[in-house]
Amino acid sequence: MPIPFTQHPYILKIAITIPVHRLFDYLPPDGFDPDKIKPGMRVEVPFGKGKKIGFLMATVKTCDSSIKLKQAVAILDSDSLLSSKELTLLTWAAGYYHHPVGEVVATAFPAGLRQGKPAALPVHQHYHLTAEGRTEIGDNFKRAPAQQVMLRLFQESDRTWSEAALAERFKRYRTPLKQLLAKKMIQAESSVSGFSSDSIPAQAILRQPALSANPAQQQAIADVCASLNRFNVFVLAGVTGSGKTEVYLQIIQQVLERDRQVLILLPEINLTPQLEQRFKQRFNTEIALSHSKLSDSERQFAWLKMQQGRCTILLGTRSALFTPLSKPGLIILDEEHDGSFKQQEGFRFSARDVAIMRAKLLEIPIVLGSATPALETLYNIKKKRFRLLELPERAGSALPPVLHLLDIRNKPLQEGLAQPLLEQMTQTLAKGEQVLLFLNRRGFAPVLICHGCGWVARCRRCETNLVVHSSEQVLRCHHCSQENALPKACPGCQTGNLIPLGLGTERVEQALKALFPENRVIRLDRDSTQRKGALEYYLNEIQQNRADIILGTQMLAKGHHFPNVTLVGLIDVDSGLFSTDFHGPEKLAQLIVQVAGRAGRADKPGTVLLQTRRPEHPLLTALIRHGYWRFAEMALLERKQAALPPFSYQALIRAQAINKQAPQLFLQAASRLAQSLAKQPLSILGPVPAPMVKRAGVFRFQLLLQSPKRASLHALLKQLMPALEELKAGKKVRWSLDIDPMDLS
DNA sequence: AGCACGCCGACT
DNA sequence: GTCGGCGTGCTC
Repeated sequence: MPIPFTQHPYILKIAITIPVHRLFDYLPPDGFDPDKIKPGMRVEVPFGKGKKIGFLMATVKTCDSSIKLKQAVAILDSDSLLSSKELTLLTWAAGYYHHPVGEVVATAFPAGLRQGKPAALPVHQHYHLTAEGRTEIGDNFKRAPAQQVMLRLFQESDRTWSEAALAERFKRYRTPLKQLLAKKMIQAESSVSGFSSDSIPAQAILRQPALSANPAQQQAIADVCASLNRFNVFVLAGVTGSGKTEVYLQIIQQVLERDRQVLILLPEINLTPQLEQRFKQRFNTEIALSHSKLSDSERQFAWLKMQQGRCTILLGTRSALFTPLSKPGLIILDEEHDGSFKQQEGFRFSARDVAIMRAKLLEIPIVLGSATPALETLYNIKKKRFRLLELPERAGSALPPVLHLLDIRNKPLQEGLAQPLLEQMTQTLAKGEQVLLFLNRRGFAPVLICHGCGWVARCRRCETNLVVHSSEQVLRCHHCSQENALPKACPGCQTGNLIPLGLGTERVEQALKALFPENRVIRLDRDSTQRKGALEYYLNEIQQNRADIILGTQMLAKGHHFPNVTLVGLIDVDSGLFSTDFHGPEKLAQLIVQVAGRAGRADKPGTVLLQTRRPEHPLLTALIRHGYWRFAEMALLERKQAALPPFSYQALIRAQAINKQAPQLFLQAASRLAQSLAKQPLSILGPVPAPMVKRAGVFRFQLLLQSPKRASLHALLKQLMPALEELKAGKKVRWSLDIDPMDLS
């Protein structure tokens, strides 16, 4: 029953997980001391027809709305799950990304807690004998042999048994256990998993002594540790093999010595195991993990342990960013430049940017690691907002790889491979060393064309060609799930021969097997590693030197160490040179450097060959002759001249619908609105079709808003968003706003 | 997001 | 005459 608010002094401001920007007001439930209701608790509330779990953001004394408020049903937590700083961060993020608060706050919670499950760590039950059980002879168990055996185990071992330990001994332990408990032969005691928070861990922090750091590493460690109790953004710039991880480890050590927690974010799940391994070897403490391959309960477990301070290190991906920390001390975000840190749907946040804001609010340092920092990071270093820590040397005696452009114009190619590359491969293989080839296109061939009539296999739902996959004998669309059997004859003219056009990893793999019959080829792409454990298996095979040629896509570029690889070939670098997105050159350069970084570890210098038809391209020559940093300077200058980010700020409105006109009509209306609301210079580009206009049967258009001032862009968006929600044309499309868009496609 | 209300086509 | 299509609007 609604109650006039005047009878209650407190009003609860609650975030509900629905796509609405405002908070909802409720009266406190009966029987709750208003002083014990704190922001950061979960609240069950009546909402519309049913009930929902909401998140208490604030309590206020007055209410500006005159409507009669409903009363909350129950407070679900006895303590706040999120601190006030964590709530501030979420509120800030909702504002900055112009995304509904309820949905933003929901991303901070694991699924179980969102649904209102109790925020308690699993309790481990241990069982031990009672006095009665100790003296029981067993006469009462004639018809219960299972109980008798279990009781005897307790009597003979005379110790406590956990359920897990009992499960190992008995196929069906539950029933006899229950019976013995009922007969009061044994009793249970419970303990919460994880470290006890009130006892300072007695063990040493280190399990293994730190490695000796070289001068650059020492400097980096000292610089970060000199500001452990205040906000600072450090950029740890080191090429692959420069010993970044050791720097992280030694900084973390000092944070742990101060009894503070560390949050470490990585771009990809694949990278967590190897880092976890290093951490486990070094530190005498549990490492909490959080990424999407874990089950909900595993993630909730990690979340609660960090929230309660029972664990000190959290290793996770983007989604782990909002995990509450009871005693935060440091944030590390590795491979800072990586695009995976930007969420690409729903709440489109940049984990890097939000992590920086989080560190600022918490007054702790954040370390961004990368061998190839993003251009905006470089810009922030120049502006003295971030501090650069360089690790110029390769740790140990490893030499940096040498990059060469291989001009393939007018050169005969064997399935994309030029003679000089093949020769180098032969030499490398002869020495018993490994070759790594990179081609960012999976499948056999990207196009299937009819030699008779020119028919091309197109996707029916997208504006794209179907890709030939030879091993499965299918044509597949890489943008929707569409899949057809590989036709035997041309569907256009019923005759002619169908020719696969262009190169994919499958095709190159076939060619390599024919060209190097003595050598073992391993192909690493999304298709070959789909089976669970396949990637790990192949990586191990490579590690054990049971592969000679490794051929793969993107996934090769990230993190994995291939110590015996001394030759890297990038088969087709040109397709990356002509990107429609202004981030293209930056992404390509990062990719080249990352792939090149797989070569020449240990004491064997590596060679990198880039096959190109544009050997004079300024991007490539700058990168090859002067390295990433000089390239980045150039690219940044180009951005400045074109007034592109980071010299301006962007927001992209995307709209899509089955009807081709609807998105354009909506965006035209949006454009007019933006025009009329803008008080400061604002450039509006579009509406333009997205690079792939039709995808999975849906037409996609976009409108780009760009301003030289971040504040004025956001001031405009604050007015524009509610106006867009009013637009009738917006009801006929699915639209979304992307702040600081990463790919304009 | 859900869920109800509401106004127009093919069915017992 | 109704059952149900999904367009529109609201949720403290």
